Amino acid sequence: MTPLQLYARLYRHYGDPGWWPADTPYEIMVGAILTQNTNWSNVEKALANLKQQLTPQGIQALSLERLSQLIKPAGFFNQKARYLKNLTAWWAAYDYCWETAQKQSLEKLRSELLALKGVGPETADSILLYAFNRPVLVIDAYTRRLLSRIGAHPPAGYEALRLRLEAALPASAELFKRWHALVVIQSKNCCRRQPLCHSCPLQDTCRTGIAELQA
DNA sequence: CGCCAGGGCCATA
DNA sequence: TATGGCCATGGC
Repeated sequence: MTPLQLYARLYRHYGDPGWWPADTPYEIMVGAILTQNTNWSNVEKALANLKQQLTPQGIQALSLERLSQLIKPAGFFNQKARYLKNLTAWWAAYDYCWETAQKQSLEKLRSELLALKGVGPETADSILLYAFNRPVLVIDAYTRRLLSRIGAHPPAGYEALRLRLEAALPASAELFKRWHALVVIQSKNCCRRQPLCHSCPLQDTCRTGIAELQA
């Protein structure tokens, strides 16, 4: 059982989840901040409140106080309001232009995003993958939990796991998007703490495991 | 009523 | 490097 076979099995069972729900790259960036340790349904409420000003210019025009009021349903609103300002200020350096950002290297974009207060590894990689269509794998708590549960012994540390998994999968942004989405869907739909339940598509992998996360 | 969600920052050792 | 406290709402 390799990571690719795991992906194939999840894909066969759940299909293409069609992430990430958003109309523009900027909305994806905003959603990536708002969803930090927060249920997506709460994020949707916050996004709905922002609807009239869900553009970089619209967000920058809001006071910090007003912005935090609007995103209140997403929780951690005082922090996230500042984070959104930081991210939007960074985006301004690209003139809010997707094509301009596409001229920049993946490594440069990633280091710039990670330098922002409020953008950690998972948020940065979500933005790179879903907003900028770059082939970076998003590692979240679900991924580590799922791999541990099926006996794959994921390495400690975000980067170590990301590089190992990326090396074991075809370097495709579309596949990476589906991988992350499928891991989340699987984790939500299947038993949380038990090894695996009967209807789970990974029901037998407790025994086989993923051989050291190799391709 | 308690638990937790598609994290990240910061202080501490 | 690795914990622990903190941020906060809403659904179940």
